[in-house]
Amino acid sequence: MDSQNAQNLIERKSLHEELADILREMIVDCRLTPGDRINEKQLTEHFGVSRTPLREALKVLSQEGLIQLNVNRGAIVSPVTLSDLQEVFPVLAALEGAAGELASEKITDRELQAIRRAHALMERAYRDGDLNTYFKYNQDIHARILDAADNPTLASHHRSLYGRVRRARFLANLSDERWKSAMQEHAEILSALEARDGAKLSAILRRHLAGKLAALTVALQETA
Amino acid sequence: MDSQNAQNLIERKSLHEELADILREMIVDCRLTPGDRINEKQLTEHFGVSRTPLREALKVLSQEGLIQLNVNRGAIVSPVTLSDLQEVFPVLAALEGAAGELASEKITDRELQAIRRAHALMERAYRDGDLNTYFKYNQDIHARILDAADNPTLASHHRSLYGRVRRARFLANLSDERWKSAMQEHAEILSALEARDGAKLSAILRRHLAGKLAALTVALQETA
DNA sequence: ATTTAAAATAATGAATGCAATTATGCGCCG
DNA sequence: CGGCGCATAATTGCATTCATTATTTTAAAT
Repeated sequence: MDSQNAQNLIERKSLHEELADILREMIVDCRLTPGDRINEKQLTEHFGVSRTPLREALKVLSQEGLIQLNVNRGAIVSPVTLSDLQEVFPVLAALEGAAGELASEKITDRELQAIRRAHALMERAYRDGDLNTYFKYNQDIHARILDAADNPTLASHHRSLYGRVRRARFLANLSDERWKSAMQEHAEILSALEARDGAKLSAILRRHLAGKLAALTVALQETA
Repeated sequence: MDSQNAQNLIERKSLHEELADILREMIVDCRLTPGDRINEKQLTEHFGVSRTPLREALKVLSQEGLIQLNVNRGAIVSPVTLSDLQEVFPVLAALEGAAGELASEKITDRELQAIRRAHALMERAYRDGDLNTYFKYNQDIHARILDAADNPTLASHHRSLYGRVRRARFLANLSDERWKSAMQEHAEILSALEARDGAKLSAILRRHLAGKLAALTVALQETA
């Protein structure tokens, strides 16, 4: 497209970026358990790199809130506590709300069509009771709205926060009730988007996330 | 209070944190000019440290959007362009809006009183035409609202974004007209806060920031 | 047997060194 | 005079080494 993007296409990543990418995925997928200590030597041996780029990557992840650094005492994978979620969700909701408003202004028919498709596939997954597929398309829709908002800063902050809460899905089950209302909300999301009604979409998205948090809160308190 | 906080009180910072703090301030105060290249050797000599912690600090600042890293080509201080501001302000507005809602729920009378005082001092600075003092208390009020929201994640993301746009104040003058409406908006902010009306406060804050961006846009287009 | 002190071990923080990439200067040719 | 190629210098990326702090182990003493 433009020259800036053309440069970006040549994906030259430094080692610490690659390490941050890999570790980020490991953390978000809970392959590194929340609360676990991070041993630098162990990781350097696992990845076959020296400590320097690894430590640089850890600084990045710490900045994203995925790990916690303690001077002279190493790092731990950030725990996913209820109070953590209650802290992050309002911020995430504000960002998604903003994304909704921006997306309403900017979204193209093509992008909208892609969301419609994802929505249909998500509905099918819901009917089939296929939670993983549901999750996949659910996330896909939110990602596409964010993408339509066309604001890299917004996207980057969202990604950082979302990484912190995504892990919660390993902690608690989705109740049938919540799943049902989430689907209802998604129908509203789609219709607001089709109407290009930014204020409405923003409100729905914020409510959607508030509902998600409420459900998580209940589920977590039950397990505990 | 608890052991975790007790540890935090002993502010043990690693070198890279201190460097990040210093550099952040230098950038936000425009003592490092936007667009300028960052020479590692130069900085290490200036601070009397080795490149390792400096480079770690640069990773942090890059993550905050204050500098831009280019593989094998070093870093530059992020430029403050109009399109940059237009990208950041909507996100900032969303965060301040969220802060307003949370603050409305949680703010104590004591905190509110402090904001009233800052507001009064800001009004006086406005009447005196003292832009610097105005700026100081203006920033103070927004910081106090954020503080009242009592959400570290929100605060940290806000700080990161605000650092990016604060520098714009060196770029364009505040028009009398804009200054006047900003004061009007601040009156509304205070009254919404006193009424603990979260939705209203949120809306005003978002409008406030939109107005700020609009004024900046005009001012920058005039200078250019 | 439990607690404490000290030594040994491990882990992190920061400095230095080396290799690879990029920027710069200069002569040369068109 | 301006563009191109090459050599050199400068700069960055990463590995290694040294220093400091934390943790564990061990042994002694109450």
